[in-house]
Amino acid sequence: MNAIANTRVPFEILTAPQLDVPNDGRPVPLSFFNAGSEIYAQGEKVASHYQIEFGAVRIYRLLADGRRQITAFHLAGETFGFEADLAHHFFAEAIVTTGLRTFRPVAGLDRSRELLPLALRCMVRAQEHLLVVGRQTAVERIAAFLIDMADRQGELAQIELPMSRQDIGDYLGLTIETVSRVLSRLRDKGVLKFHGLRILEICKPETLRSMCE
Amino acid sequence: MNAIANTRVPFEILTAPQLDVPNDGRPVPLSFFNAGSEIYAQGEKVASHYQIEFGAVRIYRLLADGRRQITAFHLAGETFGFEADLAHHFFAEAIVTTGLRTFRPVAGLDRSRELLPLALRCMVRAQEHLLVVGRQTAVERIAAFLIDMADRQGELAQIELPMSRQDIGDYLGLTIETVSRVLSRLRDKGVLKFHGLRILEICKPETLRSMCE
DNA sequence: CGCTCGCTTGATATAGCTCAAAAGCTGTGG
DNA sequence: CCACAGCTTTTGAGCTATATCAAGCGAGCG
Repeated sequence: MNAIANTRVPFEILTAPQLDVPNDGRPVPLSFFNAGSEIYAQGEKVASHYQIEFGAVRIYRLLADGRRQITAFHLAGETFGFEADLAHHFFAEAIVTTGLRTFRPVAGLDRSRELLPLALRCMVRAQEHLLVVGRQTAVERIAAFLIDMADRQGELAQIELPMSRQDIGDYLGLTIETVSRVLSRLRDKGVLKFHGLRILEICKPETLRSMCE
Repeated sequence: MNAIANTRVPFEILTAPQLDVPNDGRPVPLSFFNAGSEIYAQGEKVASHYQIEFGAVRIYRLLADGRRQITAFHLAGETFGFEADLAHHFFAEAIVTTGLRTFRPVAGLDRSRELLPLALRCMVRAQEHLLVVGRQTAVERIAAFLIDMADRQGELAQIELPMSRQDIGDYLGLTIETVSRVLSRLRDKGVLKFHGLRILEICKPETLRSMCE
């Protein structure tokens, strides 16, 4: 159903500046991932976590017949991948070319204090998303998604969607056709304007906000 | 749409044995909640967390028009309520008469280390539940739910559902009628047997398991 | 220039919802 | 112990939002 790219990008460079959370005191290398390449797979036993320097990442799960649910998108600045207790429970892929800092677990260094707030925020996000997917209509889901993206990109009227319609559908529990139809309808109503397929302008933010329920 | 009981049970007793996670070294009181009574509300600023001694709890969110999404059920032995950073993001209610240990935050006592694994498990559960609600059919959702309940009650063939059909529907993103119809269909197929409305026996666990997809 | 791939649009099908009514439980009072 | 009231659950009939299937479109690329 969904083509899953399996190219793991091999190269790593060691030049970039160090971040707040030191990896054992040594500089944290920046790794690059091509669009569609896998960052980690479900079942993998590496308990690293990752901070996005630039780009975007999708976290997802699959059913045996290929149905996919994207549980989260992560954008620049966000941290992900800490759901591994023994092994990862999800897949993570770069959506576009993405640069990541990898924080490997260090013996004797307990990161609970830093990770707990991140885990909580992630849990709350997932549970809030359940309300969207479980109880909202297609229009409400799309509206909620667009507002969320706008908020995360700093409340700009112009937002950039790094992900495809398929990704949006798999995130919201809709088909690609429904996503497309709803977006077209919002465009026709003058709520949105398209500047290219993946850049769109929210012309009537209030209308959009009122559609979330 | 769903009547929300607002009776907060006032009484508290101080006799019960102490648990693993001491509340500042003092014994943790056991509080009782009647069926339907509120444990905490969305927006509340008390950052306690709770361990269930007996009974069952639902965590949920509401839309303005009354649509409800239950994001989690918690059973005896489980801990919940730690999603409050500044304020709770959800409502918590007792489903049946429930006894809780309340752990209040204690200045200078950092519980990150204990809470992180709980938060992670809870996050993974929520994200896995997203796949069920976002991408599975009614039958698959019910099957997944029943298997989950059976697993959590110790793999017994006989399981007890403390929650109503409405609760199950609001957890799985289905209407009460669909829940009822699917359960009836599973009964007619000989997969389930009812011993009273809320006690049921899984006669063909393998068939049920194969329905999760 | 023509292919490919992602997107849009249209027509039709259907799973699950809504509305309605009947059938079981549970508790209360006589 | 029975009868009745107020629930929750089940069942039925018809409807609708969204999925599915199918065709066209347009931008990017060799």
